[in-house]
Amino acid sequence: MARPTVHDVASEAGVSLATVDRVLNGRSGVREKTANRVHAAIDRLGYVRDTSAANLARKREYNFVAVLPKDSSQFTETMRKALIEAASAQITERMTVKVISVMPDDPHAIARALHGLRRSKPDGVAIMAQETPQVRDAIARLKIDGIAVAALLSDLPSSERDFFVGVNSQSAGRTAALLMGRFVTNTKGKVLVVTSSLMARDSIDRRLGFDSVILDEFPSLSVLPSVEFRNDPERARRIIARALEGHDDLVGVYSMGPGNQHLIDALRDDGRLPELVYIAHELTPYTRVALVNREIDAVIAQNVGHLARSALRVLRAKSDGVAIFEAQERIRIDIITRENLPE
Amino acid sequence: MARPTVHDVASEAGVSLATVDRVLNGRSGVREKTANRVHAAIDRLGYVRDTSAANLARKREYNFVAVLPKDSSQFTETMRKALIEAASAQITERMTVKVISVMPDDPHAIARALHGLRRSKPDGVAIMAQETPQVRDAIARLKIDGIAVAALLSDLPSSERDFFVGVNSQSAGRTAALLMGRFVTNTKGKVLVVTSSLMARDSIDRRLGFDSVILDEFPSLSVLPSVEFRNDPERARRIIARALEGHDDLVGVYSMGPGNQHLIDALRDDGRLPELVYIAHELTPYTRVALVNREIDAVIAQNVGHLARSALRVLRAKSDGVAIFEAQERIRIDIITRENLPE
DNA sequence: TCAGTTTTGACGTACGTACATCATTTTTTT
DNA sequence: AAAAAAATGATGTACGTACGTCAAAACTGA
Repeated sequence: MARPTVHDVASEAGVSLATVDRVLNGRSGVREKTANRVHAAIDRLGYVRDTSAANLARKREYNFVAVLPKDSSQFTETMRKALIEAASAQITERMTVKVISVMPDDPHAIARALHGLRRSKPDGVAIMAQETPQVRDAIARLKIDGIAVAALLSDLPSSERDFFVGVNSQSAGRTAALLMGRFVTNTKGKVLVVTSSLMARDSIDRRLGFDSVILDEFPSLSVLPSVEFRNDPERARRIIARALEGHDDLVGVYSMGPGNQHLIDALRDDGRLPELVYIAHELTPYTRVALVNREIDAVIAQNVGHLARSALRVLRAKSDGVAIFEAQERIRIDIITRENLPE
Repeated sequence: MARPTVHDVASEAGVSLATVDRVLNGRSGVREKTANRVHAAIDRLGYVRDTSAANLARKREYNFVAVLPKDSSQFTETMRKALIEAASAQITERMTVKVISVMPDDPHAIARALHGLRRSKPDGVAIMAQETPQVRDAIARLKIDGIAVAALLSDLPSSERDFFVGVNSQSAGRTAALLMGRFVTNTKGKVLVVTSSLMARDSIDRRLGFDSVILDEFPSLSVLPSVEFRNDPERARRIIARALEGHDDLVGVYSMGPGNQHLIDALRDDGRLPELVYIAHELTPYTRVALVNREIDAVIAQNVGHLARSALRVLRAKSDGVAIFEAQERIRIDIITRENLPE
């Protein structure tokens, strides 16, 4: 048989269309007994609401906002493009996405931005930011207004976000460590860990995961303390120079954050780059080229297109109050080498 | 402004609704000059047809069929489940999927099955099969009937399939080789390549890619001729035993096809399994466990859920005659280790 | 049992599009 | 210029659902 409609449910339950409608949309004025009959009929027939028709009748429009950090990193730019592309592929589904940028290191600015969003009453917000008390409070207020909230890339675990779209940073660090341990050929040596900011929660978690695997499984490697170069090319150069000088048994570099360009530029001068195992995060135009040039050995990445589409799907599901198809939203930790580089 | 509708297009073009309708749906009886005015209005307004409303009005139903090999491999089973799950997640979009199984080694049986499908006039068919002249012809007939055809997992390049959903097998083999080369610690040694069937096109391509990378980049490794065990546990055992005996410098095993269980069972007896680098294809319940147990070092995989959803999206796009959002349908070659194993 | 309240039914309109029918206008042909 | 043909307009119904209004029916309490 064709898909059952509300009409079928009504006659199956022996009630009128209006009553089925009341039950389906949670309107008042239906006796519990009657509601149960309707639910039983729904179960028997396997009725599923036709969301396209429902959205049409409702004139439903999904207005989402994505809040991204205003930095100049290639990764953020890639993310922005992916969101816009995902949204434009969805205009058929009456969905619009506005991407706004906020200063990443100013929790108050982020909170203000989130607060300001409430005026325009979007249906959902995807937030890519570090967790701070200010952000947490701002999210709580969004939730009070009934706005769906998804944490993008970095989880905001102690906030009231509805869903986290991204990967577990510790696992990502563990994966990096496994590759580092297996890629280095000399059994003994030191590994340099670099990040642009030591404070970022993701950096801390990645480092935790990385250390744990190296310690347990590659005891012949020793990991140097993390150093941060704060997006400063000069500082990057000094750090690298010092590390290369002080440790002639350096075998690998694990770059946990953005800014690989500066690091690799600094390394290139030394001439030891070809022998070093260099593992980075996120696939950007630069890391892509560096993979091909064999300067980077592996990139731990997340599929940005998938992240963007997932975030929008999650926000939609949440603002409709329907269940999320979890399997589809589980983001994988991608290992990218020069041989499986996506086109 | 809100999204423009056909009404807006009509008044913008200064014609009636009926004329816009004739233009949009390619009905006859519209002067070219008038049609141009309508198209101009569409462009000016940025009108996009609301497919949900259109499908509703049309009572459009998508009936798709997936043709899978009737083998007992865990991978095929995983694929089947993924297709059914993807379809059930799509019933909202009035899409149904029927999965049928055919004997994989009988080209005539596959052709007959495809031929038989034409009676029920599905909107699209996803085919997971080896390319043979019979299959090619059967696909040509499907296309004559206006049925969308997607090749699933193995491409059917010289057929008239609309789209290939899967990864390039040579690249997959190259990726396996890169990992093999970098994972083995002794610099010299032999690598055993095993498959269940030497005839499968994918096996041949994987082998090509594998050899090419080993030859160019890991010359200290030598790859033994491929051996096939034809899904026969006894044969698998003999092959493994012979390889282990004849080559005490065996450092790795590359398993190109299904049936890792038999191979690993055979290897386990020998006791050298822990030192061997074992690389397999496809994430199944068995390879997953073997990864955790450190019997398999890496799995080259494709995201089966993604494959299934992609196949359905592609068939839908093709049967609607709309463009495919290529970036979304590009399947990645996943490298799975025990650290980035998806839950 | 009656009034009051709650529950249910009947019905109409709308969403954006598809599609069919018939009337009217415009163009082409003779 | 008239007749024929082609193009266009006007209008109505449908898809499955949402939502509103009003009347009828079923309950409730005293």
